[in-house]
Amino acid sequence: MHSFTEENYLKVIFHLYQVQEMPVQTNAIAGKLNTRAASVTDMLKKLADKKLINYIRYQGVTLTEQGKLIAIQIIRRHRLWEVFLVEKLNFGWDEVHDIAEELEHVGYQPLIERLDKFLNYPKRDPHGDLIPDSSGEFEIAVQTGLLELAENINAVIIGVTEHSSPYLKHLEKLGLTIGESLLIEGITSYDGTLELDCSGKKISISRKVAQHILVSTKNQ
Amino acid sequence: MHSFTEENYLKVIFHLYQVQEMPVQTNAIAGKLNTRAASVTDMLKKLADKKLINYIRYQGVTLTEQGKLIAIQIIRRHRLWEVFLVEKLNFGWDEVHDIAEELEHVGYQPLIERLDKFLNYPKRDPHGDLIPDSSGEFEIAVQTGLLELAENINAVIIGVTEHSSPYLKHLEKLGLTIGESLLIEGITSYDGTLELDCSGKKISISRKVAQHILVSTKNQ
DNA sequence: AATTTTTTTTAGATTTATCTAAATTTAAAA
DNA sequence: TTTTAAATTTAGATAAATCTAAAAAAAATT
Repeated sequence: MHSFTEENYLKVIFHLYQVQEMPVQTNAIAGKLNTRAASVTDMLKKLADKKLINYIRYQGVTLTEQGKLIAIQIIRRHRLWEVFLVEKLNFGWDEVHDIAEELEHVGYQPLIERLDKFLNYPKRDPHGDLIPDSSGEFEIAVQTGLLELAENINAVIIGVTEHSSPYLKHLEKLGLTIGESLLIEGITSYDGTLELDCSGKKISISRKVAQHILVSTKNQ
Repeated sequence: MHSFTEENYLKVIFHLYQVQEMPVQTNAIAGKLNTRAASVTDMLKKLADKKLINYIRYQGVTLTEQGKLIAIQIIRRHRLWEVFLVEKLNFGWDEVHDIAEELEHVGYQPLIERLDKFLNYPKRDPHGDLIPDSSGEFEIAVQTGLLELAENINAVIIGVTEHSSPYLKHLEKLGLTIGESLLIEGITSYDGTLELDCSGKKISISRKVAQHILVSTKNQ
């Protein structure tokens, strides 16, 4: 089908586009893939030949419909495997990213469909990310960044946008895991530190930590 | 660690050595890997440099202790994933080989140990092959080829040595699956066809089919 | 608008795993 | 034991993905 490497490029382009909503730049891709801009250019030409991306020299890239579909399938696989690793094999949410990064490239459609069924069609992965369905559709997420949440409004943590192990371990130590209820009691004017009430416990977190927490003010 | 390709070479060398108990020949490896003898020679040099095989030009190869350990780990992964696919995801025993062939290369030790635990430390895979433990030890198998079984001796099917989907589907249609009891009632002198009694049902099978069935006369 | 900086691309090499075709070695047959 | 056949290896090429260094284009700054 498509090589391991091609799949990774598509996935990264998808993620970067999600964040920026602008054509994705060569350097950004190189950064994410720990490779050099020159290597990225080579691969972009190849992906463009295969009509998986829209590529104009010096103008950055976007995914074609076909490219987007492939990227979403890989994201689906990644997230389903993460659910498996946490729920069935009892890994911590900070341990599963790298393993899923490998498992996501095992490409055999029925495997993923059966895994999905086995896991009882989960809606989100252990970090709160939405799992697209088999046709590539995402549910619409009603979510807010914690930094955008107004003071004294009840909310529930539904996800994180940073998956590194140190970050996730830190959150866990603070008791800030998915499903927890919280409320911003105040924001320190000097450095913006957030004073939270998390299920009765008082916690202070820096803006850097808060930046990657997603909350919902509905469905509590 | 080791490349996908290197792992496949080691695995194939292990399997071929099991059958022949003699240094494995270049052509045999090429045949199993659908590649050319020249390519195999190239890779053998590389594996020899890494001290994973004992290689003397024109004399075939054997695995070193280190090479054997790696091969067995891959076989362990393969067989555990097969158990997962059949028992948890409800695939048929004829469907799992190729999927496991990919999953076996996801190399992260704790993943396999936890999978093993999740599956409740299975002893054999869905084809009856023994699963080595985490230190690479195989249980001693008390098994006989069906063609070596004497007439009128009760036996139980414990494995097959051929994993192709058409073969396994054929066995399934005949009702010859793992755990089934059988007895050779007679052997046709003309072409060696075996007349079996399998749990009361009378079945005739060719020597070609019988050749890949393993039975045990103990533990019934 | 001209200059500097940043970003991206090209040109040319390198590495890994493969191949074909020819040469070599070993094994089998006459 | 010579000859023939089979198996294996070498030599030289190719394709995928990467790299460095230099050139080119775009963006930012003066």
